[in-house]
Amino acid sequence: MGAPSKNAQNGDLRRLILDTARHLLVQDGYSNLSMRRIASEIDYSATSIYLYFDNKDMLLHALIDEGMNQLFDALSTIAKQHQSAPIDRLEALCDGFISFGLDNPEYYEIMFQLRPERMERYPPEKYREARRNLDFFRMTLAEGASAGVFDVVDPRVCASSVWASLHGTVSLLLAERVDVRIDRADFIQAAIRQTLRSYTTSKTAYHP
Amino acid sequence: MGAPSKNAQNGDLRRLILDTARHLLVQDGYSNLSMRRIASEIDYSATSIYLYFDNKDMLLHALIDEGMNQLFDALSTIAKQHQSAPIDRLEALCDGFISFGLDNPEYYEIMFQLRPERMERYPPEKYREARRNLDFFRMTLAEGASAGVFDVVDPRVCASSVWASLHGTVSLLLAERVDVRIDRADFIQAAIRQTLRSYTTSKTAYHP
Amino acid sequence: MGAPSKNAQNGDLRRLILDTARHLLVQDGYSNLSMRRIASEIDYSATSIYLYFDNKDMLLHALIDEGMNQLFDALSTIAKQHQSAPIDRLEALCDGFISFGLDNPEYYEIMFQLRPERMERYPPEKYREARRNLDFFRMTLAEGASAGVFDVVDPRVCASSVWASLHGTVSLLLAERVDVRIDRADFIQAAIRQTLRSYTTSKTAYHP
Amino acid sequence: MGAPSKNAQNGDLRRLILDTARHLLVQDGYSNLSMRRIASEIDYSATSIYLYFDNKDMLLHALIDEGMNQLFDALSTIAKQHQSAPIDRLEALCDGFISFGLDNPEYYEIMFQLRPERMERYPPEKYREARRNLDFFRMTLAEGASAGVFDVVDPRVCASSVWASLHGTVSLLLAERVDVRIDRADFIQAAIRQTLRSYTTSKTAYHP
DNA sequence: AATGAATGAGTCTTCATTCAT
DNA sequence: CATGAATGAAGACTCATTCAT
Repeated sequence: MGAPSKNAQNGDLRRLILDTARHLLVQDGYSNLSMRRIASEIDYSATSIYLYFDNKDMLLHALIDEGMNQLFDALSTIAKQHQSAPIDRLEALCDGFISFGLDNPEYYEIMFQLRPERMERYPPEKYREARRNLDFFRMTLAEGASAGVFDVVDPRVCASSVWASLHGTVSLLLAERVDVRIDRADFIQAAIRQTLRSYTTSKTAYHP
Repeated sequence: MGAPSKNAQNGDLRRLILDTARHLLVQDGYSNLSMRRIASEIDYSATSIYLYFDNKDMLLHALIDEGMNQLFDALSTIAKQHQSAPIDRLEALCDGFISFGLDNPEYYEIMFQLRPERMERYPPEKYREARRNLDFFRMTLAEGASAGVFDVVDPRVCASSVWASLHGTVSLLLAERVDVRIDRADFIQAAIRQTLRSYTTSKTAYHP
Repeated sequence: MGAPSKNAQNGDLRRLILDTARHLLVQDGYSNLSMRRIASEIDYSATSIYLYFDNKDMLLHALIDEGMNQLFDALSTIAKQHQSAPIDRLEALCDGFISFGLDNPEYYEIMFQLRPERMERYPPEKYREARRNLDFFRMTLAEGASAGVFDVVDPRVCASSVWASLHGTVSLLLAERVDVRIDRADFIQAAIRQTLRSYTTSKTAYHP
Repeated sequence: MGAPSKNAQNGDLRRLILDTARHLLVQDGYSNLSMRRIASEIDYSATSIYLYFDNKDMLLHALIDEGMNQLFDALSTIAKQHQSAPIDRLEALCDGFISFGLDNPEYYEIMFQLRPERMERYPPEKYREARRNLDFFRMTLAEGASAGVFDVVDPRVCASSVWASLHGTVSLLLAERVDVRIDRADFIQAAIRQTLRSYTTSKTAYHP
């Protein structure tokens, strides 16, 4: 946590590389992330990075994995904290997803905005595994449907729809494409409310 | 001599460059789009491109402008065809936006998925002008609110929310991030329905 | 005289090109002087320049010729104005040379600071012809020697020595290599005085 | 493999680059000196140069620094060898400066004939530091003035004047601009004599 | 008299990667 | 475990020049 430090203990070089890569990613953007830059930032030779990662793609994949795990942990914690009411849980999950994206733009970029077709060496099963984050939404929707509080036919499809909304919201915010006259918090709230209202069985069921 | 593209009518080189750039953009991604590659694809020297565009950014801006205009035309036509009922018009606009994105992934990518911070030379007023596409949604929502068929407090914020949903939907589809077990048409329909249900005043108002 | 104007009459394009080239030369330096830049400055096509000059070198040579002639005119006028006293004339010539250099840095650069070996296509006889500017100094020194006011053995050699001094003075000033704590006028005066004192037969002969 | 230069001792590549750059500089001129050319001359890839120099400017600065130091050493040795008589010492310094210029045209060119405005990245303090070579002249003139053998009001200004003369002399010789009918040694001797005669208190004080 | 179209060679520089040590 | 040396390929861009019209 925090800026990468050169005081890392022996053997922590792998860790140091990952942290620095993430750091540089958010600082200079994906297309400016280079092996040599990472190396010079940590005062190691570029060659050293290859001791821990086969190539640049592998390094990125490791970052993606980390990001996926962090998101999983975040959503997992939220799910535990809102076990009772599916509606509340769904709202909290939406909020958690958006917060994660805005708080970790560097992860978000490589996790969701890199086109897999252009990440040739990233194994497809990784993406599938990564999809488990979606399950939090799917399961919550399914549970709410059973309980009669959600009007949901196919939870899998709905979960993807919710995800699309959230992803669109985060993307526009990160890309600074949202009308500057709109308050950021208002926009986020509106996005979440829009999502929830779509699925609650009665308008009165959701009064944020 | 050689490539068929070189037989294009004289003076059409500018057009050919734009089309090829668009083509390569969707094929190999933004960071792999280079002047050299465009040139070699059309069997012209890289220098020739500079006869028609001051630099790479100008070429991209021309593409963005074209895309924005095409989207504007598409939405404009739709708005005219659905002047009477705001609900129908909103649905058609949503559908039109998604269709545009899926049909023109190359335009969509540069229009909405390039981070402005990394397109330094794109004049900000362009982004502002581009925003007029959002006005179709805002005006429709405002009109529906006046007519009592939409439950909308701030049309500007809602329009952006709608846009976020649509953008997320298109993005996930283009990036092939949607669960393969979900039917594409179903997913799109679900996304639109989700959006419309959020704003219609009564559940009965929207029965697709 | 003054900045080149696009209002040049028909047929004056050659003149316009030369003026613009000179203008750009002093503004951006020799290594930034390009045919295309000249052309765009005068709103003509680059090709048009080739109607008047075989190539870039020929254009430069024309400029050098012009510069040489202007310097000749300047020194000629000075010589006429100081026909009587060789000492005064020599001083005025020195002053005139330095002034020319400082007032026309663009000419000076191509006239005296371009290495002929690197101006392959410049005919050597041009340089020889250009040397007639030196004759003003040689003749003045010879005349003063005859009159007993100059202690000069070989006027040709001395003229070159004088020229070296003046050239060094102008060069250092143009290159901004002179200690900033030294007043410009003082430096020039010192340079001229040093030159004159070397050749006057008695110290008392020169009291500026 | 191939060129003999490639057989240079390991680690000597930096040295080889500097020497080659110097060589090409005097051979083809500053504006024709490119990283590529240097590289191809020594049969290394252009990339390799960047292992030893951050960029082209840094390479040139290294050359300038070397030249300045070599000149300093030369003048320093001369000053030590002529500690007693300021007149002799001044003459020897003049001779030393000219010799350095003629013997090291490549250093001379970058040290004194590059316009600083076009060497943007050369730190100004370097120029200031470089000026210490001028101090040999200034101190000698000051010392001679104290001893009554030099007629010098402001040693700083006079030193610059002397420098201008010497610089002009070297420049004209290197540029092969001196009348071919003049013997090279005669020209140099005349230039030095002219300089010395200007400052010696009595004509009789200097009989070379 | 003037130009539009086109280009090959060249500019500096960055990159991911390999290999021997 | 770590590195220094090295490179081929590529990046955007500029240049002087030619040729057909």
